Amino acid sequence: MPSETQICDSMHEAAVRDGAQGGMDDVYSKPGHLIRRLQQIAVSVFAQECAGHDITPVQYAALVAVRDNPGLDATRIAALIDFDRSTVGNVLERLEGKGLIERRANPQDRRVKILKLSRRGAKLLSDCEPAVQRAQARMLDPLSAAQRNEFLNNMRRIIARADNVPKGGPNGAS
Amino acid sequence: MPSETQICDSMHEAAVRDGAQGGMDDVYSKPGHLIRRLQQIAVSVFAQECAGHDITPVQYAALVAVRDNPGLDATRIAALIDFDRSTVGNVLERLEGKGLIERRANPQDRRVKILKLSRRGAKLLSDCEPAVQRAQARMLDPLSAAQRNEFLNNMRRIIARADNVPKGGPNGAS
DNA sequence: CGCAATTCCTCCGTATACTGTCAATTACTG
DNA sequence: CAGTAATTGACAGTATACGGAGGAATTGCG
Repeated sequence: MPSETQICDSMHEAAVRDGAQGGMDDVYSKPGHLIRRLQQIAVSVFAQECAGHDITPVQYAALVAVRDNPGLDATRIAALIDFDRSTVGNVLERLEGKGLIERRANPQDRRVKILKLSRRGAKLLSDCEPAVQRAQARMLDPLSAAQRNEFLNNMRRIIARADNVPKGGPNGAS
Repeated sequence: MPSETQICDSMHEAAVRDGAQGGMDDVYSKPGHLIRRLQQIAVSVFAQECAGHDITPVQYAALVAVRDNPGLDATRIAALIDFDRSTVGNVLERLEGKGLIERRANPQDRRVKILKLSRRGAKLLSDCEPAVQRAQARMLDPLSAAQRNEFLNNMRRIIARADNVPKGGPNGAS
């Protein structure tokens, strides 16, 4: 039974204890590695809960953004969900291919393509909402309520800083 | 000046306040979204600090794993850094292409290819170590020492659970 | 020893994810 | 109003990320 979206086997205990004659800084407990693992887990949990709906986390985010802001173009949707335009362009193309959104040219500005949720898109969103809720809850399930709150706040702190300092280091050398 | 790895513009304040007539669950503050943003920031910071070294986070992780465990094969390296075999296979191929590692057949077991760090690989690792340290520090820079510790522990808690419950939900239905 | 199960790598297919570039179009400026 | 700047979507290129198929090689079991 192959199942969907594994997560990897991970054999750290053994490996870290044994080999490791090099830097001995333990790359596996550094923020970068942990964050990557976290994202891995989040995607996996989402895929597990939403299995059968044929939807990915990014596609879901884009779909919600289109639903809540009908009439926007791809560039603005991308800014909303914090993606670059190319990625969002591909995602929207797939969503259109699946008949979940509609793209129409704008008579006022022939550069842009107006986005709108289709009937099927709306149905899919409401269909998989419980699953998404479960997924979001499960991601932080190992934490207590207090830890969960603290954790979310810390993530927001990091993200807020990144929003204000988009480029150079914290030592604002322009 | 185009610069490397932006992060996106993000225009939430305006958008969340204005459109949003739909579910009103605020997808943008859910764990999944925040974790994705965090990973985005981590990758961006790494790229900024390591610019000029022509190395990505994953390539760095693989390189360190090979350095600390010479003689392992791709499958075991993948388990070490928590990636699936296909991805690691591609990464190692690129690393070999850049002359940072060497892949040799194993006479004892002709299925496997033994991995070893090359001279250039070792040099690159020691060259970019300070940059990597800076990157790791900068990721959690917005947090106080206490918050940083709490944050890392919470990430480890989530990851530990995922390691023990690889498949089904927390309600361990095998 | 023969053969099934396993293991390892490779390739394919899909989906992110981002940079850079381009053409078409619109906005701006003198 | 002409020339330029800015914007938008599309595209190319690179690098993750993961599941699954397939072939070569090894192991284990009878």
